[in-house]
Amino acid sequence: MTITMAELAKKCGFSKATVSRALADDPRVKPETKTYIKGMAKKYNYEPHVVASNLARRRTKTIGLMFPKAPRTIADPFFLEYLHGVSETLFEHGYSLLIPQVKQARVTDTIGQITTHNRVDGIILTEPKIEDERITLLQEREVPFVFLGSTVCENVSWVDGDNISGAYEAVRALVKLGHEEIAIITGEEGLVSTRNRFAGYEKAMEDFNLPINPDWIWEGDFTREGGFRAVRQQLEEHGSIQVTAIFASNDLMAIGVIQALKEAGYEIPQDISVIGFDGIEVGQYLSPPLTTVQQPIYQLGQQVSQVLVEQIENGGEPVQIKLPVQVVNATNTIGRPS
Amino acid sequence: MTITMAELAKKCGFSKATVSRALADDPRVKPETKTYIKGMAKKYNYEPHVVASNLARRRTKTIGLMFPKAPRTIADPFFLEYLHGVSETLFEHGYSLLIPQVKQARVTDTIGQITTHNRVDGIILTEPKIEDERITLLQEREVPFVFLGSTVCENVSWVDGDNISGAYEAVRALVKLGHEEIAIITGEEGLVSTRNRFAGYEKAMEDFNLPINPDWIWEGDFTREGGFRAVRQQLEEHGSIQVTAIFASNDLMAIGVIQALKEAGYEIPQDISVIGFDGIEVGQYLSPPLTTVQQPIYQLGQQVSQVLVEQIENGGEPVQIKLPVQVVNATNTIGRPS
DNA sequence: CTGAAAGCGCTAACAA
DNA sequence: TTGTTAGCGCTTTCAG
Repeated sequence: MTITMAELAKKCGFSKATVSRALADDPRVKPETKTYIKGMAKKYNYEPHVVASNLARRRTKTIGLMFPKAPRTIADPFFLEYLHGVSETLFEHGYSLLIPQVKQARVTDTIGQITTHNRVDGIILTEPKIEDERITLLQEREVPFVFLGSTVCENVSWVDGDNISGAYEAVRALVKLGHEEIAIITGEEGLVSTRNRFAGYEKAMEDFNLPINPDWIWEGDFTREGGFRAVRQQLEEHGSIQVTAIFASNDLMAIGVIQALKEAGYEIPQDISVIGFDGIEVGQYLSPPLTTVQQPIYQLGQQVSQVLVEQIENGGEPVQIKLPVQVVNATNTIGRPS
Repeated sequence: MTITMAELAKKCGFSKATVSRALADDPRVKPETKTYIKGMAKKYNYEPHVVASNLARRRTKTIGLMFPKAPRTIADPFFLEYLHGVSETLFEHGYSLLIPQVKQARVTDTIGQITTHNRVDGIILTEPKIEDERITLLQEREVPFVFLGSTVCENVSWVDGDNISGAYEAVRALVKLGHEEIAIITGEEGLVSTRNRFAGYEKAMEDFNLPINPDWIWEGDFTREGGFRAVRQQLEEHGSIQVTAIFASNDLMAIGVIQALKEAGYEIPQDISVIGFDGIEVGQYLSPPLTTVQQPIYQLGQQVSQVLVEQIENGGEPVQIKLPVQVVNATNTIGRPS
């Protein structure tokens, strides 16, 4: 149907080589012949065969995209917006996506599956752990990779929202309203983001001269159920909530928190203030809309892809990019302490 | 690094052809040599080179995945869950995904971009329109494709939730509670799903001997804002809501509806009942959780992928699959009319 | 500036 | 049951 380069070359009266160069804008071809060839290509509806080209150039033009393990991914709208940033950017650069199963037993297996068979040119990962075995694995295999989320390890590329100062600002917003007893619900254990958001909270409390009561550190896991459970547990243990404000390490948990609080008869923000982290669209669906730390989610997806493509195509040193975040809807689910 | 088939063949003392067959489990190779070759392959860590294989077999092993145009996609959590069904199934079959930009000017352009360059083996589309120009376009290009959503056109493959009876059941649930004045907020104009959900509504009203007041048909577009706007408009026109129940053609609109109603001082479901369609996870985040018609979203993604893979690999007649749906949370955002 | 030729790594007729 | 021989369609030395 669609003609091949060899045929086009014949029609042009040039060799395959010249046609190939002309189409690739190689400076070595004479401008006239270049325009001529391009004209002919258009005329005959020539379409390069990507797979053949990829074989010749020893590349796949596909990227492996890893998500957090189920059921996290599938429930967190964060990843829809993120995916769009990623897929659109990669599409612009001609890359496809290989998305492995999220219900994999061990992550390292998945990485094996993906890097093996020469299936991808690079990998985008999420949620670096404090000790992340994936890093050495990937470095050994010499596959370019970038993390969504900052790593502890140096010389690794990553793109991240500013977790520390985001959490700091969240606490500051609460303090400005007069809160002094502020609980944090932590994220999934072992993740760098969990640690950083906690660090921001801790730093802010310290800066504002508010001692942290160990009872205010509630364990969560970034799921809505986790947020819900944390509140229920407090209620069971103490019969009531012992703080005037809660900083949830992500929006999904904040949503769970609010549900649990409402069920227990608390009014938000009259009785208790709640602030989240992420800025997922869904937060706006609540009444009132969730006060949160807005991350540039779509842009995170764009940047992380951009960095990886750059890394694949031009190599170079690892890059770290931290994007700014900010508190939004500052007067919705947070208010003056009662 | 990783050895090639030619090298493996040499080590085995067989030809490339035999090795290729053995690895592909071709019945023509003697069982012993097959196990021998497989053993050697494992021993030498042989990894097939997918791109080369694809070139030889004239295929790409990638699928184009089309989403509704922005900002629909990016905001509707439906598509996250759906994507998971799709990507996991395709991964199992060894396919990658090409996801074009959703902010494309014209859909047909996107299809052009995708099918062109021999980049995909098939395409998954969403939301067939009543008159869908993509169908003829794809048929001309002879690219296998499957729709998420039933088409009007025969001999096209699709997978869909049962929209008509889903809408029917939604209305029935309301009628059972005693409602007689039931408004519908329609979906995006021109879509088959919009029409079918309306048809289910109409049919149910008729079956239950409830005349439909034209004033009860509110135009929507499947976005939350659309649902919100529809309610606001009613309030502006009539000063109050003229019905006792509202069937929103999807959950996102139902969420918008509830927001607008709450803002206007209505209590759900005491003053007005609201039921949605889709069963997105987010609906459960509301208090009370949204009453809705649950679609098997993840399975829709699985099935549509399965059908496409089948079509690509074995050809055959177009297939139509309709999955059952059901009303869930039946006593949350709907109740007896006041 | 252009062309010839040798692959990229695998598959598939066609023979044997 | 196995091997030989051509490719798949494009890129890229190496000559000229």
